[in-house]
Amino acid sequence: MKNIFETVSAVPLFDGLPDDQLNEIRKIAVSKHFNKGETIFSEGDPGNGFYVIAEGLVKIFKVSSEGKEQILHIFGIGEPFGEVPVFTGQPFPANAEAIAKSRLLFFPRENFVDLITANPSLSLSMLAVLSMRLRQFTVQIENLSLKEVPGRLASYLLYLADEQGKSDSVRLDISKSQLASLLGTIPETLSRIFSKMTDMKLIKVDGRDIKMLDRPGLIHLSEHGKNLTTS
Amino acid sequence: MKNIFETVSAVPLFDGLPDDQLNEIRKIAVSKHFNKGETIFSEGDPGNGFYVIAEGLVKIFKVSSEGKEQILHIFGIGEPFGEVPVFTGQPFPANAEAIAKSRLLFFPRENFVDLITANPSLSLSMLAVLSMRLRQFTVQIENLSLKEVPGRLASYLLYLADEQGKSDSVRLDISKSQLASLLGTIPETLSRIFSKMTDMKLIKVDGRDIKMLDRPGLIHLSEHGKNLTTS
DNA sequence: TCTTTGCCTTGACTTAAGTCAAAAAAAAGA
DNA sequence: TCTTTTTTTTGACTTAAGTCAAGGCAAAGA
Repeated sequence: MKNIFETVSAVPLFDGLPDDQLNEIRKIAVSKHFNKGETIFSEGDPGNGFYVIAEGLVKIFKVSSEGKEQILHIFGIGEPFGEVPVFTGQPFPANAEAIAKSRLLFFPRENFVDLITANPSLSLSMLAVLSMRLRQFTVQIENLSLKEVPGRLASYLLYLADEQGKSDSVRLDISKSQLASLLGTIPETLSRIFSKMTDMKLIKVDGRDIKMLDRPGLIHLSEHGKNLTTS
Repeated sequence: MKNIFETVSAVPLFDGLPDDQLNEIRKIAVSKHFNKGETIFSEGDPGNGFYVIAEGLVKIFKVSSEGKEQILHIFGIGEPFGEVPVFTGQPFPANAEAIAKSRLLFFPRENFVDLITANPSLSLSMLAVLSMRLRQFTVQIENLSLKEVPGRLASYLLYLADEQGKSDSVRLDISKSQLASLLGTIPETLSRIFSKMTDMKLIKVDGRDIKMLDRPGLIHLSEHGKNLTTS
C-alpha cells in the first residue's frame, strides 16, 4: 500500500506542482478507510472538505422520496470528489458511498482554501477539474432528456470501450443495477434492453463482459437517441 | 447604457477585486451585441473565451438529432457563461442563443488565463461560480430522472417565487415553450399539466403570471416527485 | 456440498408523456 | 386597426418505460 506521499504525487489534480507545494498538500491530507457499502457523506452534511480516491471505487448519488437512486458519478483512483462545498461553503448536494473497499485522502476545507489562495497553478488545475465535470453533466442531462434508454446504454458502452482502450469489448466495473441507476432507469428495463440489443445482434452479453458486435449500429443508436425498434 | 467600466464593476464574479485588477479586466473585455434569436456560439465551436451578460437574456441548450431542444440554463444580467472551454481548452459543449436583445462582454481565453494565474482571489471567485453551477446541474439531473413533469414544474415555480422574492405569485421570464424545454418536456405536456394543476386548485395561470394558491400542495408535489393524480 | 443472499431476468399490466394534427389565442407588424 | 405570425391549447392516439410479482442464477459462506 502506498503512503500519503506517493499517493498525493500520483493525483492528476496535483500534477506538475513543484515539490515544496506538494509537501504542503501532503501535510493537510488525512487518510481514511471505507468498506464496501459504507457511507462517506450524505446529502445535507456540512461540506468541511473534499476527498481524493487513493484506492477503491465511490458512487455519488441522489435519492428520491420513494427511495429510487440516481447515480451522478462513479469515481475511481486518482479522482477528487466533494469539491463543490469547499468553494460554495454549503452542505454536500448529494450522497457518497464506497462501492468497493476504499482508501481516501481527505482535505479539510480551511487548509485547502489557504493553499489554493497562495497557489495560482493549483487553482487553475482545480478550475480545469470542475470545468470537465460540468461538461460531463452537460452530456448527462442531454442524454437523460433527449435520448431513450437504449441510446444512453449505447453511449455508455462506447464511452467505456474508449475508456478501457478496447474497440470491441468492455467489462462493466459496476453491477447492472448500478448501471441502470447511472443511466437513469431501473434494472428491469435495463435487462430487457440488453436482451433486445442482443436479439438485434448489436452486442453479446456474458455476465459483466460485453462484446460489441456492431459498432456502427451502436454509434447510430447513441446518436439518434430514439427508437430501437427498426431504424 | 452603461459602459464597460461600470458593467464590469457590477459583475458578482469580479466583486471585491481591487481597483487595479478591475482595470486589467476591463482592458481585455470586448463588448458585443446580439438581437433576439441570434446565435452566440454553437456546440463544437472553438472555445476561445467566455461571456458575461451586461444586458439581456441568454439560453444555453443542447439539440437532439430529431431537433428537440433541452435548455440547460437561462442566464440573466451579471451572469457569466461559456467558461468551461476556457479551462478545458476544448470546444463549447452546448449552444448559446440570445432570447432577448442582449449586450455581452466577451473575455478572450488567453488574456483571461493570464489574469487568473496572477490573481488568486479571482480564481477563487471563478471556482465558486463553477461549483455553484455544478450544484445546480446536480439538482437538474435529480429532477429529470427522479421526478415526473408536475414535480419538476412545482419545483421550478417554488424556485422562481423564491428568486423573485414573492411568496404567492410569480411571473415567467421565458415563454412556456421554453419552460417546457427547460423542464425536459414539450409544450403540449406542459400545457396539460398547467390545466391539471389549475383544476386541482394548486395554481391559477394568467398568461405569464402564475398565482400559487396552494403552496403546501406544491411543496409536496415537488418533494414527492411522482403522481399528480390523487396523493 | 448445500444453502443462503443478493443480483438478474421474465411476464403481465399500467401509465406518464410523446406524436400528430388542428383549432384558438396572443403577440407582433403593417 | 387589421393582418400575419408565433405561441398555446385540445383531442385522439401511440409508446417507452415503470410497477408488481415471481423465478432463476450464481457467488459467498456454512
